[in-house]
Amino acid sequence: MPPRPKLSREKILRAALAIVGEDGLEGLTIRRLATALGVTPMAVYRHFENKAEITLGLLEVIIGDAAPSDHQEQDWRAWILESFSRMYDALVEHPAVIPLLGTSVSFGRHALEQMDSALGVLMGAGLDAENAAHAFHSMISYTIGAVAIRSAAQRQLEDPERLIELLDATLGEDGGRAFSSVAAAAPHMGSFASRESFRDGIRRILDHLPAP
Amino acid sequence: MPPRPKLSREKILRAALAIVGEDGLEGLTIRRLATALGVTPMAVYRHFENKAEITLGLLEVIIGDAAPSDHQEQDWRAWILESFSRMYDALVEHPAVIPLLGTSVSFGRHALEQMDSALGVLMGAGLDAENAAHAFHSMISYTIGAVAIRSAAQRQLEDPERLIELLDATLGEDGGRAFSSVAAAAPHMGSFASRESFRDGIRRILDHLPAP
DNA sequence: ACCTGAACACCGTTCAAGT
DNA sequence: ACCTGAACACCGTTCAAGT
Repeated sequence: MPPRPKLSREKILRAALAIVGEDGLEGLTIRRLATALGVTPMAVYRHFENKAEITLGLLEVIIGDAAPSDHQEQDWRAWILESFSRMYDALVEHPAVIPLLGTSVSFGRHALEQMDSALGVLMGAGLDAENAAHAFHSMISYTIGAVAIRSAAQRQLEDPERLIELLDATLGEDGGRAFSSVAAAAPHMGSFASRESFRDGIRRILDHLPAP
Repeated sequence: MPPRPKLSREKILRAALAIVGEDGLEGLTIRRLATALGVTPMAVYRHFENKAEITLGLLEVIIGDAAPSDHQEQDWRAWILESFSRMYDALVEHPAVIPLLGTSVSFGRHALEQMDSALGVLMGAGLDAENAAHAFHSMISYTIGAVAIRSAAQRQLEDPERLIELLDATLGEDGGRAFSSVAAAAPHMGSFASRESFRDGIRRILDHLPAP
């Protein structure tokens, strides 16, 4: 009797997340997933209609694990900062799923919880519904963009010299000279991909909210 | 003699863009691309190493067409606003490529030109290299995030009632009540996906830059 | 009810060959 | 130099069947 614990959505998504962590989204294959689960490819279709439903499920699992609303800071600014920081951390830890954020995702339970809690905190702080919606939109846009930029540019920005090398490679020998402003700014670009810099950005948005 | 004008990177990318515009990134297939070009699949490999190189090329073509640096506003704030607005418009017009922004993209010529020009304008306005880099990072993050959110939520946000319906569908009959803050904010969320709202966001970032 | 096996209509890509 | 044709090792998904 081979140990064949029953399949479930949860178990499938966890296995999928592991595969994606190793080889990225394009490494995720129904057949490979089934093998990892010790099961036939078709067993997976008992729990998901198709592959797209699985990849969307990944986002939900990641947000759920991040628990961006599950904490208790008294100060509402601190609460918001913590909430978006958790979102940021979760996405940075699973860079492979970032492209999914640009997809026509429908809101899942966990994403909605985060949204509802954050809006509730903002409105509790005295913002009206419109300003709360606006603030949330600014911060979630910034979070997603920061994480996308970080993932897109990670290798280049880690080391300013690599960026210059890349310019030369892309543009020919005098790339560094032709793009003089980029060259001048390059030494400073790495730090903006950091977590602390992200948190500063959220703080800045909070500081410039319309007075409650 | 069938009209077989010679293949080129440019011609291949244009055809790929058309396919992606119709059926999205997953509709893009070397075989389909070749058929559209009246050519055998293998002919494409004379110009691109593999499919990934083609999809990355799409971003470059789109940014190139948007020409985000090709304008002459005297006021530097107006110049920056126009530049990021063009970026925004281009991405909104080609939502299918937005997921690529979260990919480990290397900088192409056109993306670098945009970056160099914007940094040059910011530094010309009196910002030092560090503050210019910071400002650019904020604005490009916001642009990408805004566009991703817009693309992810488009259908839901267009119509507040649809969002409530969706809540009910996702969460059971009393979804709208359980997520009361989302329900309260829903009527205001649609407008934040608009171009004007995006431009307001850029203006707000510009207004809060460290004084030059 | 849950899983399997075989099959279908596709993929990206390699290789040897044509002109 | 540039393109073709056939083949390889895969895909996601359907269908009919097993237990």
